[in-house]
Amino acid sequence: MSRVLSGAGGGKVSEAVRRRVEEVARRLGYRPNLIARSLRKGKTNTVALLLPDIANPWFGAIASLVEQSLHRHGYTLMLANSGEDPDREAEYLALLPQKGIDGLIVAPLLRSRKALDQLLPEELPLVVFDRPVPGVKACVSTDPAQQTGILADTLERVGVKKVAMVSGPAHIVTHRVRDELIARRFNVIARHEGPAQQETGRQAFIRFLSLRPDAIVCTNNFLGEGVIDAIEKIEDPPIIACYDQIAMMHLLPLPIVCSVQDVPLMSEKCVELLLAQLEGRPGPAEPIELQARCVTNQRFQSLSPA
Amino acid sequence: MSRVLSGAGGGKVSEAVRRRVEEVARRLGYRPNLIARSLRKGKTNTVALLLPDIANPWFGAIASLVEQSLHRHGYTLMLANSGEDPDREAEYLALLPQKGIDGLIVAPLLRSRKALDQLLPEELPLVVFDRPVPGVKACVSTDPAQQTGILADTLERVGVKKVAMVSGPAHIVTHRVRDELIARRFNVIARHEGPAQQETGRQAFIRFLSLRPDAIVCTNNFLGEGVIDAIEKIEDPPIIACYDQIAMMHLLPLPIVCSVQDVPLMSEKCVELLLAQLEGRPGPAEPIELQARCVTNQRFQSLSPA
DNA sequence: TTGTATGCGTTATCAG
DNA sequence: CTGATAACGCATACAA
Repeated sequence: MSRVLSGAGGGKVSEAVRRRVEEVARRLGYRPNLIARSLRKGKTNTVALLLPDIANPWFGAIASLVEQSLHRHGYTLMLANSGEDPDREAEYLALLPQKGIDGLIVAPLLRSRKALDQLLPEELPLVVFDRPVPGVKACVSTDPAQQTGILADTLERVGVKKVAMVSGPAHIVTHRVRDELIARRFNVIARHEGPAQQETGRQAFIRFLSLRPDAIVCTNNFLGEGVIDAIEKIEDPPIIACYDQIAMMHLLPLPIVCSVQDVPLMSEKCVELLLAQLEGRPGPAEPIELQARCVTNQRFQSLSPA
Repeated sequence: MSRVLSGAGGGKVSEAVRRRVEEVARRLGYRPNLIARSLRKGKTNTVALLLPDIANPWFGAIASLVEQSLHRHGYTLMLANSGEDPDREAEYLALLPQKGIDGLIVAPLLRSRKALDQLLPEELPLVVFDRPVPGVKACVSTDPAQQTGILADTLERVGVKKVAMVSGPAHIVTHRVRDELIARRFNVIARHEGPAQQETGRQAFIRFLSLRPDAIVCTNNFLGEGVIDAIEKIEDPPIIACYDQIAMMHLLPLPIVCSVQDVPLMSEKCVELLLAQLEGRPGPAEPIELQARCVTNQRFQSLSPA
């Protein structure tokens, strides 16, 4: 019975019986109970992806690509969203393994390996991305120095000296590091910090109105969109610099420069690293750091070099 | 033992034993196996949300809101993504219930109630949204006539006669209906159909270059962004009309009008309808239809009325 | 090759 | 109030 339906008879089942069983199964509309199977086999063929904000299109793109890739490998994706809330994240970190997952991919809010180990079962295959955690080897992120370096170089080339910063929460590594690295290269005349969402960008721009910075630097695309959305008059607009892509930037009537990460590659590496652990293969000895590339729009390109 | 840990002793457990059990549980790092619990209780406290495209920010926003709402009600969200692929959708429709979910919220590709019933267990609490399926009562969508009506009215008011259409796949109700309703109000001089993604919008605009329509109407925001992204020169730009919000539309140097749906309300209603079924309450007798509202940018507002 | 019995970790039930 | 035991649906080891 089980032998034929689960396919795993080891070839040790006669054609006659197989047909009879299959026929009856179909007639009765039999559906294997995968949760019973999981209990028995200790495997769920499900992988969880825990994101800080699924409303952010950047994470949406990651989710889409990871799902496709896992699906090709026979795994179902279980997507969870913490909304950048440490409590919800902790809850999911503890809950997801209990619900039965074979592995976890996460862009964590948590800062330490210890915190992760406390919540997660010791042996759970784990991949961290976007936000490296010290001590976690299975990790994919973008080289922060290179990422910010090309952005700062591009800004310097057109004579930017004074910048205003719009930053996501400092307790999130990516935002904090970007903020710090920019501060080393430019004179930061103003700074606005808040949730990494459009609304924060809007508020920041209003605060910066009278300051006339050479450029406004945002630690992610969502903040950048908020800033741009708040701009009303466009005479002598500031330069907008941000991380990751801004939609329709070519047509926007202000100079924009973005340091964009390689989303498809990052997604692919995440899945690769997780599958390696799931199949018992050895992962890489060190975290993977990808390269970013700089993109500018026409308005930016027509700026006169300093 | 179980009595204390599962909390469900019915108050029939002494303080002394409770403490002793809790102490030992903590010492051993005990974690309840929720998949065993699900098997026994026949309940998972998990709800699946099956989306056609999680990379589309509109669905991302829905996902985020639905997750928050379900979380407040003690359910975990399991998000799945079909990528607008009928086969993947069918697979998930069959798979998710087997994996153990208490209910399902879906924006389906499928067109018929029969097709759904074939894949889904009969008794599974189900909510359909965005894309109504005939015969499914638990359904939340936006009134198509009203939605398109306000868009067409706004366009007519500025003298639009000839439009070019950029449409998502015709087998998806929302795209087909929007396309048809627009065609009844305007002279459609060109039409480009393809996957509801930015790339399709870009290709469409290139095809429309020489036609000089009064407006380009897109059946969703993603297509609209693609069209705008493809526009290079902005002398005498066409009007862009689309469904749902386009980011930073106020600053874009061309007239834009959007008929936007109420995403928060739609998410809330989805959860409401599902919870009603989960708790055995009677749902509404008829599908719910929400109202859309029209938004224009400054460039559109400065157009002279016809 | 096929039938049968046991256990996966819980919870519910039934004695004690 | 508490301890033991069966059953959830499946896969596997073992017996036939």
